[in-house]
Amino acid sequence: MNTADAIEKIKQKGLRVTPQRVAVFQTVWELNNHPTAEDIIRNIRKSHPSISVGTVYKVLDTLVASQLLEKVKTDKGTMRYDPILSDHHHLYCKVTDRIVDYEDPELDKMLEAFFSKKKIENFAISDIKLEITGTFKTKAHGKQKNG
Amino acid sequence: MNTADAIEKIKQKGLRVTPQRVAVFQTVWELNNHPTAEDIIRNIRKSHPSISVGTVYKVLDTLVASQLLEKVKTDKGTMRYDPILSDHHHLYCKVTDRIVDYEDPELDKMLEAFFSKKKIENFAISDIKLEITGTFKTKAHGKQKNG
DNA sequence: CTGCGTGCAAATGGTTTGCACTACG
DNA sequence: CGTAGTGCAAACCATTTGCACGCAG
Repeated sequence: MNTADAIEKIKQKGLRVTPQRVAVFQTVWELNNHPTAEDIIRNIRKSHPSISVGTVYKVLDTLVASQLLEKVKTDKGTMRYDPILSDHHHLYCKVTDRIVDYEDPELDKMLEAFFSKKKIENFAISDIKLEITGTFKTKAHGKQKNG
Repeated sequence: MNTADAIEKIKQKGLRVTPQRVAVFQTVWELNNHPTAEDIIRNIRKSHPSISVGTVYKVLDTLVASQLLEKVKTDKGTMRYDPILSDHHHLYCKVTDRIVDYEDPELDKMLEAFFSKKKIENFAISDIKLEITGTFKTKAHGKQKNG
């Protein structure tokens, strides 16, 4: 995502546009591996050496609250961040700890159909996310397409 | 779960049976709301006033490693613990932060059928968990049955 | 007996907070 | 200009760790 687009997206949400917000937002897009706050800080400092840890956390909270990013929870108890594209699920790799987005409209449609027929007692569903654990079959040559 | 059963389960896993392990295991069963470590410590001290924080965490790790309990991650970054019964999914209440188990063999069967037909490229699935977010419809009188 | 498990307290590490300063709008 | 955002460093808090002692097997 280029700078102009990042600015536009932030502005659309009614947020003040600051260099830090733009940088954090772009960095999460660049690091397409669901980075931790630490990953983000390390990378962002290449272009913004003086950005502070506290600011990054505050910016991340702001962007999450404005639905420009989402938090992904991990087994390790550290949060990771994900640019919001559209509804998607997550593939968790047991071996490499990689988290990969998984979009599947057909799956979503099936789930929706299932739960509109079969209600959960006393519970109103607002969202369903699949957490698919497993392992990537690494090919000899090159990286994952999904990664 | 009574003490004899708890001892038996722990023994079955080849673990040393200690009063602390038995107490932690029973406490997680009693607190059927997916307690945090803090919840567990607070409650366990009613019967074992001198158990230490470090021990509780170590025991929880041990029991998780032996598959007597499982860790449930939360948005807040704190872990919660769940006695392992069988495969189940989780209902997350947006309003009360309650986490409730959801078992549904029919759903599991449907998912299995779906993913045996439609493979995910380069990924071998070992487990699928649904994270169903929403709100409980509280009845005027009394608590949730599921709670 | 012998080593694994426990208690304690200090350390860790990710995240948060308070405050003076800066700059977006 | 005024207020929301930033930088900094200290504080926080769940969890981990190291070590001496105790108890399960």
